[in-house]
Amino acid sequence: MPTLTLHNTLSGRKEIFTPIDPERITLYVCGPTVYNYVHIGNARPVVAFDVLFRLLQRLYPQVVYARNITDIDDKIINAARDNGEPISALTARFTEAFEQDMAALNALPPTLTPHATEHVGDMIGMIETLVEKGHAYAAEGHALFDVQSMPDYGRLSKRSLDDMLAGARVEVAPYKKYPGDFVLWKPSSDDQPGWESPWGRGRPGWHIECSAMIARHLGPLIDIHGGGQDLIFPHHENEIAQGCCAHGTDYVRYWLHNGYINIDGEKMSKSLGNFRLVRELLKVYPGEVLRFALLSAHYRSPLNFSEEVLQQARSTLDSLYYALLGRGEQVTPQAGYRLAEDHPVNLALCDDLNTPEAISELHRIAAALNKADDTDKPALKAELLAAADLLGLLTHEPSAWFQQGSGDNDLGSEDIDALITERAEAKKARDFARADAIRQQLDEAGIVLEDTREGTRWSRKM
RNA sequence: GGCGCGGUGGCAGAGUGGUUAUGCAGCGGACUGCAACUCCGUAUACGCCGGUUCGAUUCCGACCCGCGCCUCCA
Repeated sequence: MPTLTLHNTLSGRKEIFTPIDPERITLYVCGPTVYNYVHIGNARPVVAFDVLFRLLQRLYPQVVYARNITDIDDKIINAARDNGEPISALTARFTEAFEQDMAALNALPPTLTPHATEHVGDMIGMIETLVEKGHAYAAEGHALFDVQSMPDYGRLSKRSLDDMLAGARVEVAPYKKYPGDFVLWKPSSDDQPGWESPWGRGRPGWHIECSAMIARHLGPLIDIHGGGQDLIFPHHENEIAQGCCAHGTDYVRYWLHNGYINIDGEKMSKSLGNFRLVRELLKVYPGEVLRFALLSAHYRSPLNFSEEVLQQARSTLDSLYYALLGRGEQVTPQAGYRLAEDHPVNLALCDDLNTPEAISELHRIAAALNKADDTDKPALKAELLAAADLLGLLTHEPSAWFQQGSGDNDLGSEDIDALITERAEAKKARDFARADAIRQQLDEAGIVLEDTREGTRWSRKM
């Protein structure tokens, strides 16, 4: 088995991945708060860790991958109130939209999708444990985590308590013993959703759900936890505090964090308002183009998102699909082909998910396929498909890829076929002026013709 | 202020103590009735200044610039 190395935020370097139990790998990734459509920045961890999920499934017999849905949160409460709709209707709608969008990006569904509202009892139990062990306290209807009770609080984000308080945004509240303490449970007013608890009617703080759901579904200590860099502090730092202090163990072995999507060099975020919704992008670009763009940079690097990047992704995918399409000959991929363990694509991904390196290997295979004798093509085609599958790419039929429509008023394929037939007759009669006029007519309708030795085929321009 | 990340050719983006990926776009050629695809060839790089070294884009140090986090955030 090739050695898998992963960059661990805890150490700040790449480490060899050693599972807790090689028979059962546990992976958790922070999912969305469902009060809105997700933007392409939200999609980056989903796609990056989808590649990790695929890779782990290749390397180990069982992988349990959980990605939560945060369906109770103040932003949700506010959005539902603004819309005048029940919270459950809002969260159901955006949960479904999220799942549709991620499916369009060819992200596999996780093994488990726990919802926060279905685990409030687990959260209350965990908070009670923390209170019993002296790591949390009740105050004015709140339950708060006592960060001073944990000696190495700040280990993940590499900052001391003093450093944190130097920042001006710490919420100083009278009920806190210490300004850095964070909320585990907070009181709800009558018009806010709430659950009965030992601290009165209320709702959970932001961080406790992940810790509680991990403990419930994956265990007290898991292999890998992923998410965006902006979750390192406070979210993941506080998860560690909760998990370690409640269970008296380590919480996560490997912390993985993806870089940001930038717009004009600036972080894309809901608060900055410079985001691009996946849903809107999908109206213009196939999901695979978005996925390819996301995988074209290493997951920890910033990725500047632009029209140009998407056009390049489209062009590059086209060339890979051209290799599969061939030049008119029919090639059936070799049956039963399996990517070798030491295949370059496998090795690239095992090196901390080096997707750009893996993609460059796809090009190498595609070039070999283009140049190969007919006897060698089935194996190379199977190799290209298998390698791309590890990245979740090249999943369409090549002809369908080139013919996918982008608008409603496009020419139908019957009209196109009729014109192609007419052009073929014109060519046969050596009436090239007429043939070129038809090519021109179709070109203006966004249809590109290509003559192959097996006949003329067409594709739609984007 | 504290902590962290990064600056690679027109663009995107890996990587490496020497032979200097890959793609997109460009240029030249082959192929084609014309094209497209493909193939062959080709130009353009490692922020700045020092140091270590036979040799530095890579290691070390300083500097400049950009970005992020410091309790909303993927």
